[in-house]
Amino acid sequence: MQERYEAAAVERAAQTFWDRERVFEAREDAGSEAGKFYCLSMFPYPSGRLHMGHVRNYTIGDVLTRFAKMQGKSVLQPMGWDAFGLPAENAAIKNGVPPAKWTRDNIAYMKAQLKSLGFAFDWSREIATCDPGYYRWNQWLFLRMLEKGIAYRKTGVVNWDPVDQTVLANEQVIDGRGWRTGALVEKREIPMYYLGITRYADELLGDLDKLPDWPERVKTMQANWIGKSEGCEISFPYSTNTAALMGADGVLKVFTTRADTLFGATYMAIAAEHPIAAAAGARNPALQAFIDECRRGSTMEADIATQEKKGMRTGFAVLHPFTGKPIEVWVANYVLMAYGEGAVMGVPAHDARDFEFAIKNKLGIAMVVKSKSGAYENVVEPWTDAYTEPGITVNSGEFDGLEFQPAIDAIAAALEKKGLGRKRVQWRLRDWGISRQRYWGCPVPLIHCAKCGVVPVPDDQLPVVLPEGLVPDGSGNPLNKTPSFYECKCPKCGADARRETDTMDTFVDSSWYFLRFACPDAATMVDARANYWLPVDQYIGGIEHAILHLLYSRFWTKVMRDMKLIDIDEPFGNLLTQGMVLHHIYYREPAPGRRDYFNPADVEVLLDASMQRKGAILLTDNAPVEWDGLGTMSKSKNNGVDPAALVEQFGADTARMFMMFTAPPEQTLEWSEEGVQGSFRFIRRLWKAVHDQVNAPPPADAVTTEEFDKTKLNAAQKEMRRIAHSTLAKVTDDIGRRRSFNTAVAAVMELLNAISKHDNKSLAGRVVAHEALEIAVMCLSPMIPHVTHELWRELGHEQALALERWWAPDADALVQDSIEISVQVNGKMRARVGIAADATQDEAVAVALADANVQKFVEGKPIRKAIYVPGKLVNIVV
RNA sequence: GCCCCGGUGGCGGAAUUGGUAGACGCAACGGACUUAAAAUCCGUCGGCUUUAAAAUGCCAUGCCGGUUCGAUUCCGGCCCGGGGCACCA
Repeated sequence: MQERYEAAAVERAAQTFWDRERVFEAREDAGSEAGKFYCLSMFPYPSGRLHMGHVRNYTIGDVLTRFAKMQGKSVLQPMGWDAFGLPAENAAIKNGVPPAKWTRDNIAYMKAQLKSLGFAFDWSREIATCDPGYYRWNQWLFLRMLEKGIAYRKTGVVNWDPVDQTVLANEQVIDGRGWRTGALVEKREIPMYYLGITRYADELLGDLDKLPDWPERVKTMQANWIGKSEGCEISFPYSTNTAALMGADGVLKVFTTRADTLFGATYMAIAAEHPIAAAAGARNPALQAFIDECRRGSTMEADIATQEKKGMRTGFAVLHPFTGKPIEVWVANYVLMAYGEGAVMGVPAHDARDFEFAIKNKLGIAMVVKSKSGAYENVVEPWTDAYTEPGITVNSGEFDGLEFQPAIDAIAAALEKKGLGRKRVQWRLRDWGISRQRYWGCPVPLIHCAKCGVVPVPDDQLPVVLPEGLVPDGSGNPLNKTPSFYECKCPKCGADARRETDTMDTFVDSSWYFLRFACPDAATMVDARANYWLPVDQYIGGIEHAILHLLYSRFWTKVMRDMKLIDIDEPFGNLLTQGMVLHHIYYREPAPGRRDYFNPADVEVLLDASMQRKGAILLTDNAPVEWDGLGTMSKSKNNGVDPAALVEQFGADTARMFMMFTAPPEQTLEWSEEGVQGSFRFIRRLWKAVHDQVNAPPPADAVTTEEFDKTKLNAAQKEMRRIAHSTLAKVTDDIGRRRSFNTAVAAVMELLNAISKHDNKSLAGRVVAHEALEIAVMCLSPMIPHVTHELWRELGHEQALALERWWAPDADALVQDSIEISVQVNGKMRARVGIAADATQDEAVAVALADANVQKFVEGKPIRKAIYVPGKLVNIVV
């Protein structure tokens, strides 16, 4: 065996073997006793190069996949490309290369990078969402949704860049201007296609309880996003003059969770888009100007939240449902058309927003809830704050003196009797608008005919193929300038018609790719293999997808279930959200407002006497640089580490080892050059340990292998076996159940430390060491598969390690005759004593009391109680 | 404002069901080997007290309190850091 560890050669050989033997091609093996294991890492956007976040993500998945395979499971770990999206168009605008070419070149490069890291992907199932064979099923299912009314067309409000003639996502609007053009963004109402995710709101919320292996954090985020509110819908009849204009039997509907404050309503507030606002604006130019101003504002919710509250009278009024008193209707910029009824009752005394609005506009404030302690019972003007806690109703006519919930119940019942209201649930979740005025995406399969209207493309004409040679120039969607794409015949009447040029949100592509991986060559959208592999047993990805992607996928799955295409309710069983990869950020400010960032590899950190960071210098000129803390690796902060360079310098195994050992998978991981070195050093030590074992001179004693009897080991050899097998037990549990890879690696490090101290000059010692090394190599194989592949062979195995069955610990090796336990006196540690493993409480206590140091603390005091935790400790209470 | 997560040596982290706090690694320091360096190997490594050296003892898991024979772990109240949602009526 070669003495030197050479990563490149070892890794090439192992990867060649896995490829040639098709070790990781998935097979639907319904008879497999251990069952199936579908391990999925979120597929990447092909941006150009892999970054460390990818490496971390895919290493976690790979460890679990390789482990499951060795447990005898039928394993599927696929990989593909989330290949549609904006960066390809931006690259096209910059470089003049069609997005298709740019994307496919990136895929080729990144695939080679993934292969160099030795991930056990089944490449025969590779998918790119920009392939017509994939996205035709987006189109097919969209048409099915359209038939069922789950997909529909509606005119909605969007951010519109008037220069680029395109819709912008909220993230692309910076200070009210288009990020590329700098033009003032308009709110525009254009027709869009929506998917009715709100129909599934109840189930999407309720089924979160069926996901015990999802992080609580993610479930809470989804629940908040879905946002269930139980409240009342209340109708305020129009006053006489309003009815004259708006219709005789009209009412203004509001939604409220605080029906108990109904008698405190002193004004009504409606959104700028509300029909009453339109009617009022038509009669009042000043009001119309205000409405226009509101509508022009940002659609970003965070901006809306910090906006100053503004409003104007409409001149209309409505009547209180119980008192019949007229209440003025205002247009207010803080009311959202899309939530509830687009109108609220203003109760300044008991709502902070209404309070601010009322003070500003000098509206009345009527207290109708007092605190139980009476603190607010006798409020005297001037008002300083709203009282928003639940309390007891006052000044509310027949409903006085009721607590929060009874008050709501009584008022809702009375309203229902009058036909002016009812209890109902309101959701925060909105339907999912999927239209994008973009080129590089899946075409919406519809045709606009002057006679027939919007006509679906017939199934036998799918897919509607996106032309791949176009180069966007930044001004609008190039499909609109491509007659060969948009000119078509109406499928219904045969007349000249125009093809829809909008494409679908790329989140559609990723909402079902996990199903297609089960049957990438199916002639239908999915086939029976989907029901074999799904649900995904382990899904791994970044927390940034906690809401959108994971919610859309859950929705899409339920839609496909209702269409009887699949059997499952939920797509992902266990979810692991891996932490980000961070590195130090260094910069200089050569001029105010300008920052030059320096890569941490070129910076040396200076420490003071107590090891605290006191500064840093740039290695090239020895002059100081500023430290800006830790941040995610990014180009703009110049703090990235290139995976390709890392693999070249140290090998894939070192990169994987560092990722797995340095931090638990869910936490952020701080990059450290020294840590990488440490991982490399450990692999080299492991290599040397196996080398020394395999190349050692023959044992000193005369016993042959045949005569060796493992029941006749000396104490040190027994202890070596115990350590080896308990390490195996711990690693099995750490990977399989706890997903605690860092402690699994640490346990093997301890094992290797023990092996290096172990005396292997005798045959028995040699055999025990050999077995311990086999265990160390097997335990590390999911994390560092290349080097362990080679070492397993060197340890004398013909079968490749990836094809071996994971060992079960030898129960005999774990048995101990005597154990060490801790002795406490009054809960304080006083001694460690050895006792027989099967000692009774009395025996254990007797041994404990015999200890001199224990005696010192017990001496002369009566023993009140003795507690014995078998195998762990004795606590003597005096 | 609401919700969630976290706070342990110089650093990353460990302690799995309430039972030895600091595993394992990094950095640092001392030593061996070497002409030298790198690499490697051996040793020390939370603070304080005592000591020739040790043993022993005391303190210590953000702060304050509680439950318990025993609390990093459970409960209550605070402080700090990070994240999510946010005129959601």
